[in-house]
Amino acid sequence: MNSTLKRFDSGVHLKTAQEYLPTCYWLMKTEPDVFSIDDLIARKREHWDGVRNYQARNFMRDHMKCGHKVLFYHSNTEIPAIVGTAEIIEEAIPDPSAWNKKSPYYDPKAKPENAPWCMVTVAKGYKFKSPVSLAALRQNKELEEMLLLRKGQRLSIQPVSEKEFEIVVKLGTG
DNA sequence: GCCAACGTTGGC
DNA sequence: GCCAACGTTGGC
Repeated sequence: MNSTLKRFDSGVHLKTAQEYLPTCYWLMKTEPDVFSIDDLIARKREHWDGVRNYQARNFMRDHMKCGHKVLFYHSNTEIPAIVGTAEIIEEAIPDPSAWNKKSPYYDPKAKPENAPWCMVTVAKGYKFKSPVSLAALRQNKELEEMLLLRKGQRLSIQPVSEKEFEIVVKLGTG
């Protein structure tokens, strides 16, 4: 268990990321300047490469299965928001960008015969009619416990509960 | 194993 | 651009 997550357990019981498991629902962060929901829709499918955080990697490697649903989040942008959904269509395989010296995600310790990082394949991009902004998420009483909304939470891949997933979809499509 | 220094994430 | 809150690295 990642001890840093325990720090969020102040007062009210808040679930740690691990305690959400097993889940069929996820939230995946991406910077829209790098890869957006429109890019996913245009390309149909995409390898989710470049993840370089162990906990996020472990979620992909050990828990993401075909058919799992994804909330697609735009970070580091003018209005951070969940902008749509997607689906996992291929489970984790080695991430070759790790040993590609020209890749921004190059990891000098990685070799093809010892691949430390992995990637899943995401497809079925669907764009919400109205993006659900971070501010809107924070205002929703039913989403109080979402990992995304916790102070200091930076995980780029997070488990989401079924209820949270459905509430967000309703907000985005409603 | 401790912890200071450093690099990164990501909201604002 | 600022900076809080992380995660990682590496000396000791």
